[in-house]
Amino acid sequence: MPTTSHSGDVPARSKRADALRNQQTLLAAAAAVFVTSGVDAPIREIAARAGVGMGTIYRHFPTRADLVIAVYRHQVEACAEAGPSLLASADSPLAALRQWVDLFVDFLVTKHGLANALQSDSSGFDALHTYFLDRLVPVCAQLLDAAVNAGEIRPGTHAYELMRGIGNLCIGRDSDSRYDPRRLVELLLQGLQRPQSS
Amino acid sequence: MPTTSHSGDVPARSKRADALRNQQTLLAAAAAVFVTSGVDAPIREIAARAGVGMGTIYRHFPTRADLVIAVYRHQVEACAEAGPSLLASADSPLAALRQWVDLFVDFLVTKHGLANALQSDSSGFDALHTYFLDRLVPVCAQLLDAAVNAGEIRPGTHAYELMRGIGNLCIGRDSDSRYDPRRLVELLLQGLQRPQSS
DNA sequence: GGACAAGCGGAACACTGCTCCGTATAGTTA
DNA sequence: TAACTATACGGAGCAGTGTTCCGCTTGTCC
Repeated sequence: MPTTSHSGDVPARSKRADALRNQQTLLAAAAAVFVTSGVDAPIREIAARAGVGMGTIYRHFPTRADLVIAVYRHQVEACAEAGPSLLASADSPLAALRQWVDLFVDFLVTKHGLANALQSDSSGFDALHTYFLDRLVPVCAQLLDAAVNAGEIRPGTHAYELMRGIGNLCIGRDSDSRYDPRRLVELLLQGLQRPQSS
Repeated sequence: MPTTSHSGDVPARSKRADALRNQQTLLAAAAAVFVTSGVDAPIREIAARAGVGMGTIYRHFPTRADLVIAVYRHQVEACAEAGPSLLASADSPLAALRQWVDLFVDFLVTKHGLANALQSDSSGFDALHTYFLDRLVPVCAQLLDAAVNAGEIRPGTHAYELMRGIGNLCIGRDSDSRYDPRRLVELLLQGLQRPQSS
């Protein structure tokens, strides 16, 4: 199995030195631009910021999703790893799930437009969608299962659906004081809890 | 107060006959195109379908949101009017709320991309956002209040937030069998119910 | 140093939103 | 009916963006 190396992080060997340098430059530039202009920023803007041509971007990151993934990989990884450790440290599986979801929401709402991109049907964000889900759904599923087994929440909810729902709730203008994604996510979690002695 | 007439429905008088005809033609064409290509369909496509120039579209509907509003006005109106009548006919305020939300979700999921447009921060969808909210939030608020007063749900949730949350949950590729917006909306409503004798 | 593959840059093309203005015509008046 | 004018129409054209492609540059290896 040829460990495809996923075009990010510690880069594959046997590339030319300038290519490696450019890849890092691009990641830094993209990260900076994403902060100010969101993940939908024009490719030209990122290229200009990095001082490279557009061809260079497309060579390193064939789709925008590839670039986004590379930029945020560390954080996604951290979120994924937090799952099991929260499960071990928290008071209960439900508490762990709650904290984990909080982490996930944090991540989404601080990255301008990321939640949008995660759900957008058209455009080439499929890879992003896939990556996020592949990496985080199993983690979420583990937390969910644990909470179900502990009898804290009702069974029947799939991690995939829950995560997409949470992602969706985090979409929107982040400067609208009347809309706080966290409150709704909390409502969703409340709904998940099995009706106490109904 | 000069009843701005909102560029839809029974059109304002004192326009040329051909203009009126074109307006109707455009509405029909847009409705048809929205079904197949979603509310993000290229303006050119709608113009071609209607057999008019692009200038004509922009004259009648200065922004895309105006066009969308005009096309769906009847249905939004129907949804708004359903609120009070459900409240009168349903078994309980909560039941009424539930049915109304169902109606709302129906509307959103059958209009390809509408839910997306409703939340999109950029682009000129502001008018759409405003129109929907102005028209439907009061209705939702009435249902919500009634349910709170009946002691069926906990107080503290704002209609605006709830509606945006529901709208958000309805975003997404409508052909993903693993994601059913209705299930999540139901979860949200569950979360709304006051904890039974906790 | 020289050869050549790897990499680079950005012009060019495609697609879209939106504007602007010359042309056509509905409705009016004589 | 014929002329006239306000109204409306059409679509060329501009601007912004994604994406490709190819001639030129440069790192690497001998």
